[in-house]
Amino acid sequence: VDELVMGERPGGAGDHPGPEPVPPRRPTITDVAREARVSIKTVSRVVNNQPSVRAETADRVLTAVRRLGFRRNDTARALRSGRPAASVGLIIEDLANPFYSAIAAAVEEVARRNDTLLITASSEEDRDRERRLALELCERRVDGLLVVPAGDDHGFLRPDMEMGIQAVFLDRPPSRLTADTVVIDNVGGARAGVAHLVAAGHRRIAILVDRPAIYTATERLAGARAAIEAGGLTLDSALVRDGLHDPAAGRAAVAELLGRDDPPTAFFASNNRITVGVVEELWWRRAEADVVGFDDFELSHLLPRPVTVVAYDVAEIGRAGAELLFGRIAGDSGPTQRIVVPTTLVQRGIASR
Amino acid sequence: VDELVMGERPGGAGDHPGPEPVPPRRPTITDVAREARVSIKTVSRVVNNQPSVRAETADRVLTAVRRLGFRRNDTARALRSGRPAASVGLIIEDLANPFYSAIAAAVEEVARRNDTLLITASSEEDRDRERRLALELCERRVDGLLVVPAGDDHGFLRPDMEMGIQAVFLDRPPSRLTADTVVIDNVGGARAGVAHLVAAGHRRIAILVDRPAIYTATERLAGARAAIEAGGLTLDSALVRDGLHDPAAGRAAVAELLGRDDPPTAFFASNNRITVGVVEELWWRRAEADVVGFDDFELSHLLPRPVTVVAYDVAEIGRAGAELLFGRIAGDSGPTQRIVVPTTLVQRGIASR
DNA sequence: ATGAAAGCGCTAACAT
DNA sequence: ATGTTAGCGCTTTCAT
Repeated sequence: VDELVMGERPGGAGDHPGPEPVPPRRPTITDVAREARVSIKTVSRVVNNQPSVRAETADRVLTAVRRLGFRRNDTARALRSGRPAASVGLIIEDLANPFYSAIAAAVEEVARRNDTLLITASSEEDRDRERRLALELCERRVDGLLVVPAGDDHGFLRPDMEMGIQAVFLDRPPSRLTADTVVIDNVGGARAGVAHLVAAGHRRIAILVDRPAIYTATERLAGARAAIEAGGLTLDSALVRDGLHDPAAGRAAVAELLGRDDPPTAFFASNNRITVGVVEELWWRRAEADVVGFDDFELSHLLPRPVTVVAYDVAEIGRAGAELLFGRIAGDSGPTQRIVVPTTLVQRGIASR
Repeated sequence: VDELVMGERPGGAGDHPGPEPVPPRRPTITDVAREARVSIKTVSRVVNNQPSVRAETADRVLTAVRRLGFRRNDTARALRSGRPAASVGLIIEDLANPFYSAIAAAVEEVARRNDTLLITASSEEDRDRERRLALELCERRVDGLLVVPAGDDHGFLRPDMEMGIQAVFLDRPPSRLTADTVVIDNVGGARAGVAHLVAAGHRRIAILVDRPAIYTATERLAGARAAIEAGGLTLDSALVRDGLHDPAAGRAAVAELLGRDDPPTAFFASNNRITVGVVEELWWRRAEADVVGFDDFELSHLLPRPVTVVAYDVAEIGRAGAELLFGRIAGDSGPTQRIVVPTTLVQRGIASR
């Protein structure tokens, strides 16, 4: 008699409208096994496409699977098999920023080729969030972590890395921790950009950079300085502006610099936000000046004036980092790597057509 | 004597350099319990901040946790407790596309507020990939799914939805399935945009749209047609171009239309890629024409000519969708919802300063 | 305040 | 080709 109820579909329809909409329990392989009158192991075999099952039996199982709406529970599978379902975590500052989303897309592409799911999390430049997210991802037993550092101490990751969680850092090196890193050639790119201005005969070149706490800002400033000194000039600190974090700050800096007695004849903007501000202000004033900006960006070719940009393959940062990571996950235990993505100078702006 | 080895740190340093770099086994609560000389339950209590543990005992446990580098295994936790670690999946076409990354960022923001991790996956507009990804995410027992549909049959999700997995569709409605959806006001936005051109006195308005298979393209074409007819005009099918999927296609269409005997005096571009192509071609030819484009985009205010765009809050799509999803996850069983994000007309382009 | 035992859903190791 | 048993690491239930 007990047999009669055993085919009961968990949370199935056809019940009386109970007072509580019972959260439908997902069927397990045990349910399927009972329904198909086989052992759970056989169900496991069928569900995992293992060969040694007679077609007829497999059919019965598959039918039961469909009838019950069975879906293998990856959590249990991961627990038992020891290898957690493949996944890697990516911690960036802000997914809405095209720079980061390009990296994320590249990482995701590599992850997919490795049959791995990507968990994306934004740190919002908050070191505590970064830390919490990283640790949470470790608890979820991701196979690896890709992180664009926001904080200035990544030592907290050391225990997990010793336990086998791989981590690769993107765009900026980690602090107080040794790990694989992929960076852009910030110094070389800035140097080439400013050298371009020097070669064009400029003597008074304004250098506009972001907050000094930002790794790339400092590197790019160093590159700019190197180019100026290589050109036999000296860096006039009155022409250096830092702490510029958005287009408005870039605009203000340009306005202020052009108001000086001896204004600069060229501008080096150390990132695309500043570049946009510079272009806006110069256009507004119909002012003459050569502009070089670090970072290329969407529609830069439609800017209303010529601009030279220090371009590089953003996706390559994510791609190279992900390849590195999957290499490590696969067991590569070679020495720590540091990959430098090269830059090139490109002419942009609509007058350059 | 056996006691002496029990504190052994799994894979710990200080061993002889073994031939095989033994993959360091992560310590479990059992290891911690042994180390701290308590039961595993006590460790569990401490690790989960449950009150009823004497401070002194808790200290011992915490010390062991640190010494061993213990990190709670979320997989096992999820399995036993029945509630999988909170996570939702987002399936979009391409993370590198600013439209989708804006949605992703908004979703992630809401997810974070709900202490939920976001798994992002790109379908690449491939319906098979979309299906595989969705099912894989179901196996991972995500709490819910947000999907920007690529395929034209989402019936495959029905069993999982009956089993309690929530799904919300973004930007386009699902096919062969009833579920919450968030869309833009495509018809209304296109109508308003074209009405703007009609009101400006244009009689010959070119309508440039994407592939007809794309939901938004069809909707926007319908809106454009409605505006033209509302203006007492008739839609000249010779001025309608479809199948335009990138800027180059937009440029070609403009070139061709301007070469006609009776060229259009205004263009309605049904998405931002087409708008960019239109602007490029018009600039190139220094041609006069009014332009209205659906979708606003980064730096549109710097375009070298005036352009009116049909703007909307992209992030709102993700935000509203995610809120809907978390509402469902929390148990909201109200009727299926359809949220329509409104559009507005905005003047862009640098001449409009 | 602490612990012992059971078991989540699945797969591994070994039968048969 | 199919089944049985054990157990992954944790939380739950119920004792103590």
